[in-house]
Amino acid sequence: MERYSFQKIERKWRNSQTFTSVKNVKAKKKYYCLEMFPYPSGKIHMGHVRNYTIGDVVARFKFLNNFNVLHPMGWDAFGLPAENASKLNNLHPREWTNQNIKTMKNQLKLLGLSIDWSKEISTCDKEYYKHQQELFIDFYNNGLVTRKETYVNWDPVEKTVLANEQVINGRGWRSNAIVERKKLSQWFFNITKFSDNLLNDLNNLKGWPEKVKLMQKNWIGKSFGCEINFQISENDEKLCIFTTRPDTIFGASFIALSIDHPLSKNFYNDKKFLEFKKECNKSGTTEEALAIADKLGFKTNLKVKHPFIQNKELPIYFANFVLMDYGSGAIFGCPAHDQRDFDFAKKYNLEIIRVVSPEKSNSNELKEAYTGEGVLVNSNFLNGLDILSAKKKIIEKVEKEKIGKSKILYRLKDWGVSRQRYWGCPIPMIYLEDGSILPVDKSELPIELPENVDLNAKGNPLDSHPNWKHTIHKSSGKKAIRETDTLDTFVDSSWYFLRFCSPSNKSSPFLEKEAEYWMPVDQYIGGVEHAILHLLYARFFTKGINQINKKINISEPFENLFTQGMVCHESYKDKNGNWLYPNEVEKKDSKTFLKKSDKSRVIVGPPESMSKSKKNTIDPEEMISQYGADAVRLFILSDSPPEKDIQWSDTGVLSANKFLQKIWNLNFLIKNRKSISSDVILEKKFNQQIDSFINKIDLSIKNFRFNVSIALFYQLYNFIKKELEKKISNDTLKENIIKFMKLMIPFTPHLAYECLELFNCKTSNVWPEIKKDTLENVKVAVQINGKTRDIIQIDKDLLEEEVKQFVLENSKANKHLDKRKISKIIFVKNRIINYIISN
RNA sequence: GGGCAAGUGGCGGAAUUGGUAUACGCGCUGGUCUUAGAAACCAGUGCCGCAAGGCUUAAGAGUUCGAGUCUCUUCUUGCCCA
Repeated sequence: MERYSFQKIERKWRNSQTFTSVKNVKAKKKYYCLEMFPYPSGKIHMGHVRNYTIGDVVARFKFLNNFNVLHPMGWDAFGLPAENASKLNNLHPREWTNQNIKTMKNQLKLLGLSIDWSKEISTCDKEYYKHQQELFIDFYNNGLVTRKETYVNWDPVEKTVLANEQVINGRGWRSNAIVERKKLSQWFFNITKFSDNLLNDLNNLKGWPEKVKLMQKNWIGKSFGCEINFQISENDEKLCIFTTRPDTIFGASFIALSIDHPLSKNFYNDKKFLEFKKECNKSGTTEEALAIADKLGFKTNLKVKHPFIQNKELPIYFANFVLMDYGSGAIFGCPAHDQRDFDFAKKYNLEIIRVVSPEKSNSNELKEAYTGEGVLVNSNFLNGLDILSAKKKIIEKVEKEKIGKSKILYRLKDWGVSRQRYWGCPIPMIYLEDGSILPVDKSELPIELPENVDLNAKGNPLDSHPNWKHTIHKSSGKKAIRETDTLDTFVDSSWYFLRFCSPSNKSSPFLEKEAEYWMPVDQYIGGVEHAILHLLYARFFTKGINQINKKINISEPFENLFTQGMVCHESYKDKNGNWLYPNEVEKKDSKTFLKKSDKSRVIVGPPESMSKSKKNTIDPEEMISQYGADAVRLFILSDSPPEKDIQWSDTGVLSANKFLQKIWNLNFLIKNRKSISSDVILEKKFNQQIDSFINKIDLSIKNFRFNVSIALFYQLYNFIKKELEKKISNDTLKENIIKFMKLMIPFTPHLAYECLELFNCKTSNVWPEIKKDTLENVKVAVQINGKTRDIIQIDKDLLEEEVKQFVLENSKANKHLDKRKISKIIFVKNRIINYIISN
């Protein structure tokens, strides 16, 4: 026997053919296994380890089950961090990115993933973004891209647009400057053209978690409502408002307009209005920011006539909580039944009229808006109706009187993709002097990023570049200016799964034949943090591509989706409140931790998602060199079900390492075991047990219950170890440990293949046969009045009478039956026998 | 504020989907070996009890021969949206 030397074994197998899934046997059924590709931030973290290990188990399992597997990897390589790092280190973003890719690729290789690296792609490669520009132009020509003005979060110090998540408490995350709302012309993908389609097709995604589908549904936010035209009292004009609660029309006490509503133009010479508008622009553009912000209003001298109450007029306000890009930018306020309207009415002393009353009616003054179910009151012809019927009736009435119509509205907005950054895909559009805006000629693609650029200059780097933007319109020869914004990096990841089908094809984004064969992705695996945007954009792109005459024959890109949990660790702080890395800390006993350098007490925080800021990170490479890739893989899958958060534990990975040593030893024990005369019956039972294990492990993998698979490995090991002492022949043992090692390939491929080689196994890439459970013995619970009194081991499939006889003769449960009258027996074959007795 | 999950030993978690609750691992306790520690191996480990036995899946009710699993109420935690 020799010591299990993972360094030697893992090095040996790392570069073997077995570790890339290069297969082109198209006779087999295809399987496309894809994990969300990483952003090359520097080094891989435990989250990557978990994500890619899960994917590798799936890919290897399918490969062993005779599928033609596509399991590629690439890099989501554009993005702001590269620019920031570049400023810090005076290193070009490309250099920084390529260095990171190199490092991370080597780290991923250490893990022993079955990735086909010949299909590697990188989104910052011009061979990739060239095709993205082509897709952009195709989308533009098919009406899926538009240019329009919109409000953005503007950082006045950085002179740049900020994403919503870059605005923290109303300030820029880097500059700390107060963020302003600014109107800019931006490029948009018309994702809202597919609102209904994106919503309805969720129903077809049977392999997606319900949670994710629900999040997407809420994000799309389809709501049924109604437009009503109000007559302005002071002139002949009509004012169109949108509401989802037309049933509360009799509770209306004011009209609120967005500050960007067309009517606002009438107030542009009113100093107080302009001041008010300026004030409103100070808060961010998120819905949350608007919800938190104090309700502000500007009262106009205008009123509207209530359509159903004679002589009643409602004052018109401008208000900061009404959004121009939702509905018509105008609402009627019903304070009694909407919290924002309620707050507003309190502040400006407006009427609060209750029109919906819960069943238990109370006439107390409202302390907050009532938004629950109820019956209409104070509402003329709507009185007595429930909310749904009232909605129906009022919409009918409005339509009949031709003062409005029912309308469906979506929360989903078009996808703004313009970014004032350098490190992104240039938008292939040009501006002519006559004001026309045109896509560049496809023959000019790719529009490449300039290499020499000053990233320290304020504002948009491509715009401030001395000559990059100046160009000539190819077909007319006219002077033109390039678009200097680059694309949101979410665009890069919205079609990369298609590129993987034919990653080196130069003529088009993907070859239709290849895409038709490989798509959809059979299993997509990634973090739940991408549940909304990335997945929605990728779905949109798939639908968009179908409209630009590229055949992929699918309407949804990802057949099955799995979202894995995060990797967590305790955090440590020294007595001065400084965060400490786990390797700066030593354990004194189960409750006390000390700082290694000065032996002072360390404050231990609860397990949280690993993050650099809290220094509660564990370096995967260090763990691999200490315990081996197989042990790291085994541990990261063993402690929790993959969809839940997992807590990293050093003792956990150590015990995985020890287990692998035991497996190694077991292989040698069997290989070197003295021959023995065998007992036919024992051997049969042994084989049946192994088959039962194979069954369970196979099922647990199919169900993504990898923690259970590993628990079964431990049980299987314990079982075989005990059986070694019994009269079982070496051939039988060898045959079965080969099956065992095959089962472990998806989890610990290096060790498994090494052991299979040890036994000269020629069929190491064939999954063990799944047999119907052949166990001849079952354990059955004997219950009295539903209480388990004994567990008996009996032959399988015994009938009720036989089990009764057995219990009578052998079971200790008998004493509970003594002298009592059995009124009923409930018998479930191979499970329980339950005696119902009365006194 | 709304929606959705989830609550099982000291800890991570298992339970064939209504039929043996606590598999497997960690930790802990005792033992063998060792100068000692580590490692390895053996035994034990939900709670109460010397034992027979009783109790136990956040709390309470309900359905059922039988509930961790289904229904209702309450509490707690997490996530998403506001």
